[in-house]
Amino acid sequence: MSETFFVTTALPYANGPFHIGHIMEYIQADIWVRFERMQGKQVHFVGADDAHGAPIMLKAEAEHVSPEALVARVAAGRARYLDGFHIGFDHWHSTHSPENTALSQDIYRRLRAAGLIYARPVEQFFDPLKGMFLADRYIKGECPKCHAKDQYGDACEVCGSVYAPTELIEPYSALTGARPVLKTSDHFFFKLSDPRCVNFLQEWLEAAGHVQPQVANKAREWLAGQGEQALGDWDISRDAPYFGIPIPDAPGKFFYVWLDAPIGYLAALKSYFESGKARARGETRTFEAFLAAPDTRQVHFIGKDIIYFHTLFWPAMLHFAGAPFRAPDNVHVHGFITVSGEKMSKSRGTGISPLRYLELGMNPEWLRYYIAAKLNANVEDLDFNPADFAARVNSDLIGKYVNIASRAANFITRHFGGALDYPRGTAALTERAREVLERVRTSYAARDFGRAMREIMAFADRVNQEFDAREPWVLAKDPARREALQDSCAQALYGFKTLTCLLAPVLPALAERVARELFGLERALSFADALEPPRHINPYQHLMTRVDPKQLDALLEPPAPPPAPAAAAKAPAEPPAPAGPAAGTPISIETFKQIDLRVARIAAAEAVIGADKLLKLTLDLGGETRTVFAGIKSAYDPAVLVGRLTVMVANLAPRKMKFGLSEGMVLAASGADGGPFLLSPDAGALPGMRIS
RNA sequence: GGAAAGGUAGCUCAGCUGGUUAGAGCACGGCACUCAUAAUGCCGGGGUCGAGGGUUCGAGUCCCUCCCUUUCCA
Repeated sequence: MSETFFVTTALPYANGPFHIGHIMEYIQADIWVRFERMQGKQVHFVGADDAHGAPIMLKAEAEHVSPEALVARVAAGRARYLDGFHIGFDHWHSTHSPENTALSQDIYRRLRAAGLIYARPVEQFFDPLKGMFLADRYIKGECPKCHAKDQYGDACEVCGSVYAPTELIEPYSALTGARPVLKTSDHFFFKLSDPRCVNFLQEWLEAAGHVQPQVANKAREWLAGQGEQALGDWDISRDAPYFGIPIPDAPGKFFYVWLDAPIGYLAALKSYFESGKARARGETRTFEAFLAAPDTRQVHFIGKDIIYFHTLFWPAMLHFAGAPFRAPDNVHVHGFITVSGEKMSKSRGTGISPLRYLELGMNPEWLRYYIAAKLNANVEDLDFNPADFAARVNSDLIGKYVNIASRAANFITRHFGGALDYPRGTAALTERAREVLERVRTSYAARDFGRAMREIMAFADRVNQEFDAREPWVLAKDPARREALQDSCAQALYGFKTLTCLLAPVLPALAERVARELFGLERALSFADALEPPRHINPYQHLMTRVDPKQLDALLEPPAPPPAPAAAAKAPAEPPAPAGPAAGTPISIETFKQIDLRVARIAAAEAVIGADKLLKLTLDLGGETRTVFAGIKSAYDPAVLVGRLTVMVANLAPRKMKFGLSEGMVLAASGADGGPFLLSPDAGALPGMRIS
């Protein structure tokens, strides 16, 4: 009867920070999780970094760090985003973990015992210099169709034709430039084409509620494929060197990252249980018992790009691995987010940076609301349109919703000391609130958040209309009509309380403030509160400001080119004449060592109001944060600095300035020919590293 | 090439199994009000519902063809 949910979002690849697409998915899932909790459901919401695979291994190598260190660095940055957008994962884990190793190997052994794993030799390109097999994307060459140069091994970006890497003319390794040689190696396969799998998946897709109808259609199409399109078995192994999980009884073989990535959902859940956090939430069962329980609902939120993995391999793997594993109860697919109609692209620099959004001081709940307003239950893309964003947020949240409290509360505080009364009774009001609540709940449950927001705003319109019709500002001037004044304001505030409950999954921080500051409730709101007329309010405090067009402009400015590599590449080849005076008095190495120079990442930068030359920098020293005022405003736009690495004097005595305490200094060159020019370490340096 | 989703007012989107003059919000114009540092209410202009055929008493809604956009084809 009482369902318990286990909810995940797709695991982000741990080779870089979150982009707006991740954040959209997390906001979607988080809203749904909060909604279920508000109606009393127990929900365990976990996420993890997808840490394995060749791209991470190679990136780490290029940066001269271990893959573990690379992944740890990326993971360390996650919390800022998640906290910043009020995304309330109960636990965040990693696929590079003992739990995931154990679970992946266990599931593999079970599938092997079920007769669904086999090995067969695969001939593949091999980089003789690097000593590793090359995935298609690491092989380049001339397109066999249109003869465009430097095309990837799977498809031509010029003519769009698809081919095998072996068809490329003059192939070369994208890693070393070497000519790859064909080499054979045994690979392990998951037998997806087995009739047991196909039959099971057809049933699973058929059952109501597992996936959206469009997704089921797509998956069925794959399942039913014939000839060229026939369902193939899945190559789940990779040869060393590979950053991944070793395959049992197969030295030198590792699981393909896509095998252990979804198992990471379970690993995160297991770690959550074993850390005691689940128990702290009132979940007393073991991980295995919980997973196998019939009242557990396993729900995955994913993007449409990974339907294949989540509607075919993943349910089949789980089902045939057997108890406690079970195919997911629901895989919910969303579309992509575009920005002003443009597809997001990291390489072209389009899209908006979530971190920048936060650093500009933009309200995370604006974005949560905007995304909620534009999401429905279908697999449709969603467009972030700046003008629409500002209009939507300003008129809905501020003009309609917040304004109700603002216009009604002052009368109550001024004339009635905060006391609310309902001389006309509350039955009709409560009945009306109940109707809206039911409609909104239905929409939330169906994940049609856009519909929910429209229903909520229609209710806000009604509250404003009624308030207007009773003209409390006129009533306030007539002492004989105090009762009518109190009634009209109380009604509006009751409506505001209902609205706050309905919006709480989307605007958790604001709802919490309203509950505590305005209504004096020292607990989280539930939907029952939506039907409970308030009896007293505290003086109204400012709740939300309008979107600042300047912030929006700054958010949409094209990001600065990556500073460190560009600077390195442009370094003049010939030694330039010294730009400054001759070197000064010699000092000893001991004297130099007294200066603690560190690599610092500029986490935030802003102009200092009232100072012509200064920028206020927030520097990340790999765990420690410093505030430094730097005289570089003439040469740098603060927005451009955010994220780049530089060098700071970490042990400079703090100095109190007019604008605050400066805890160090950043290093920059300047001379007769210009400046200042901020220093940058080469790629690979990490915040906090000592410079000597 | 095959397939999916979409193409409804300037913008963002609703329109369930076909049924009266096609809706909302924003933007725009007018009026009212002034409690709301964070406004609202009322009225209004604006759409050949991608194009063309067809089914039907009746189609944005069903069928066919075509055009455009996006995506998927491991």
